[in-house]
Amino acid sequence: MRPERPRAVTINDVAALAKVSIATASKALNGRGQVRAETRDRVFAAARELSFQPNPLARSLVTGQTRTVGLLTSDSVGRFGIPVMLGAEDAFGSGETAVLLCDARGDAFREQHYLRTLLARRVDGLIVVGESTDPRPSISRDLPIPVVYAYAPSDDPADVSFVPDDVTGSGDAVRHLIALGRRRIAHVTGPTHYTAARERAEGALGALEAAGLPLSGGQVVYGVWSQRWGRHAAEIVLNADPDVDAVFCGSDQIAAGLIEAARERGRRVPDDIAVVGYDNWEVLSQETRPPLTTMDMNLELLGRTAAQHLFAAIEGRATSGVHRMPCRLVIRDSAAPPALQ
Amino acid sequence: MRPERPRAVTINDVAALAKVSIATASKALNGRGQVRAETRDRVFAAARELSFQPNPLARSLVTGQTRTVGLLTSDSVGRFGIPVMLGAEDAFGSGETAVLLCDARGDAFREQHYLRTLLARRVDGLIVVGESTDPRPSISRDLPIPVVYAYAPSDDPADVSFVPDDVTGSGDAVRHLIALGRRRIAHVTGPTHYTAARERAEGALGALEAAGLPLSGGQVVYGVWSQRWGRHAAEIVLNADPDVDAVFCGSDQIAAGLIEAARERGRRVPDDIAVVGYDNWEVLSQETRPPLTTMDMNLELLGRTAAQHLFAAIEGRATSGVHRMPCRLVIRDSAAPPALQ
DNA sequence: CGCATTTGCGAAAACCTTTTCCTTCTGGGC
DNA sequence: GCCCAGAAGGAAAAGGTTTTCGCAAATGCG
Repeated sequence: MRPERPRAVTINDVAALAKVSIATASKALNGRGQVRAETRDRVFAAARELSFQPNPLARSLVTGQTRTVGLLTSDSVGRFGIPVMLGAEDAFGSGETAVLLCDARGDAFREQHYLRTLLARRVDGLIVVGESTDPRPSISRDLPIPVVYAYAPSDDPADVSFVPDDVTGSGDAVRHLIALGRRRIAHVTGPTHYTAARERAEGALGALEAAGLPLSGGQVVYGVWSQRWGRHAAEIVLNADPDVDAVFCGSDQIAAGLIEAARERGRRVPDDIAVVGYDNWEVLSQETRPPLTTMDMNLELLGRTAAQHLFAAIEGRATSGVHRMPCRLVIRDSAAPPALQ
Repeated sequence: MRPERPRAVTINDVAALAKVSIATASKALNGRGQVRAETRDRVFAAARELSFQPNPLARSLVTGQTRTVGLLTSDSVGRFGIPVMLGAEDAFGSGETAVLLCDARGDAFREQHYLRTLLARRVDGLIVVGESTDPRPSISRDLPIPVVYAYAPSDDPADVSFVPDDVTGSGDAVRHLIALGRRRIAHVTGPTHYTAARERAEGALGALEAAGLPLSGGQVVYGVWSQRWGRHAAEIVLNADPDVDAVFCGSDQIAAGLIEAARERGRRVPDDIAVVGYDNWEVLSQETRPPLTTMDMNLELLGRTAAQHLFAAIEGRATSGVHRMPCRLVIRDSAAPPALQ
């Protein structure tokens, strides 16, 4: 048999050692009520001597606050949810709030199940992190606790969501290419049914239009989010406009494939064609030849920010609406100003 | 202000509605004690009508079990810890046990902090998942709760750890190459100071020796875990033995780089050189040209198994020692029997 | 000095459930 | 008819903390 867990030290022991009542001990330790400085010190000394740790279950039972939040991820095998999740965990972990991890794996039924158990466990709040930036169904309706959405926004505008600002990010990427002197810029990206693909195209086209430049090839080259597609798209882009001098890609995978194929067709990157990716997925962006200039969505920061807003909401200062968080261009050799090349 | 949370329905309400005492209600709901079938049904009906959910805090306070385990990851930004973590979460989530996520980010001090808060929260057990297969310091000493280690084993043999069986896995990889008729097999891998690199080399050399074959190039080519190194290693391997007909790589990243460089030097994969990787990191292994035959460590299963053993330990059936979990060869075109090519 | 106010502290309730007795009741055996 | 066993259910304690309320002492004010 497992050895009996030693009886934990309770506030009773502390009170006895400090020769006060448990009420006074509690007040002293929590800085509440009226308690003389000398008494308070005695209580603290006793608590330290016994290395007292208040039982959070008992505390929660009476206060109704568990200092626990649920982290509900819809599909965390994907690589975008993870950093968001970790950022959120970091924000909570530095406080005294613990994180209950639930991975629904994209299954709405499982999500409901987790939601119920989280509510049964009386979590103080909920953070829902999605796998893509497509809006997802709200779960906040009739919930007695606050919820924030990260990466994938809620479809209910009354909720509060944090998503990367892909439109501005893509605009910045294209403006960077323009600033480098490129004038024939193409855009290769993923499937149209992804919000991310549409918004990135929107940002790219907006920046081109503002600069009075046409899109090389005349239209956005939609496809899938894979390296293989990037290789194939290289042909399309080069055939459509042999003089193309830059490609903005909707993902690093696409960019990696495109760079590879362009090399094989004898185009030098970045001399002949500058390439900018999206995601800053370092395992790819640092391994392409040359290393990839790419847009980083600051996902950890996004997760942390979402967590902080959840805190605020738990304390009664709720916000709402979709907040777009800035992205950051990471400049490497595939599209760099001359000084850096 | 946030609306007051509606007073939750308690077992008192259920008991009142069923016209029994709370003791009887509790016994009926938990199937304990002597309760007439008719009474039990009445209690259940009342509970369902009020949609009663027992307060887990109150329950834990009296039973001493929180139905909660801590998941302590040392560095989950890495890609190996994640699947293990998800596998564990899955195993717990399907029961009634919740998972408290703590990411220590490789910081021993932070790990100690999390350990303290988890103990303060009275978790029933702990699962420690590491980032590499190198042994890590045990934290089980003097802990009142069971601990299992996943991916990174504990350095204390009295603990229980679950790690991939890299020696056998690598042996299988090389035996697969031998079965394909390859006779000049090289091995390129990561840094010697990684247990993973050493064990994989050990398994590969053992399989070669058993088959009476020499190692192409005469020695294991140690380096780093990157695609760039894989490209560089291709030169080394081809220079050392221009007739090399297979390379077993210690990671998919190395394999991806090696395939790329071999292509550029005019070697056909798999006709001239068969390549086997390790990890089955699908974003790479499916995108190489040709797709990569590689060893999958079944990390989710590993995490699930570790979680199940933690359950057993919580119930008093503890085990110990390092358990090596089997790996599984995923055959794709880079090293396939003729029928599949 | 007398009264009102503040300060310091303790008793007890409250949070919600499980579990340990204890009582009552039912039926069977003699 | 009596006794006993077992079944059914209830009262109350236990688990550890916070918080309310009340009491007594100390202090301030006139």
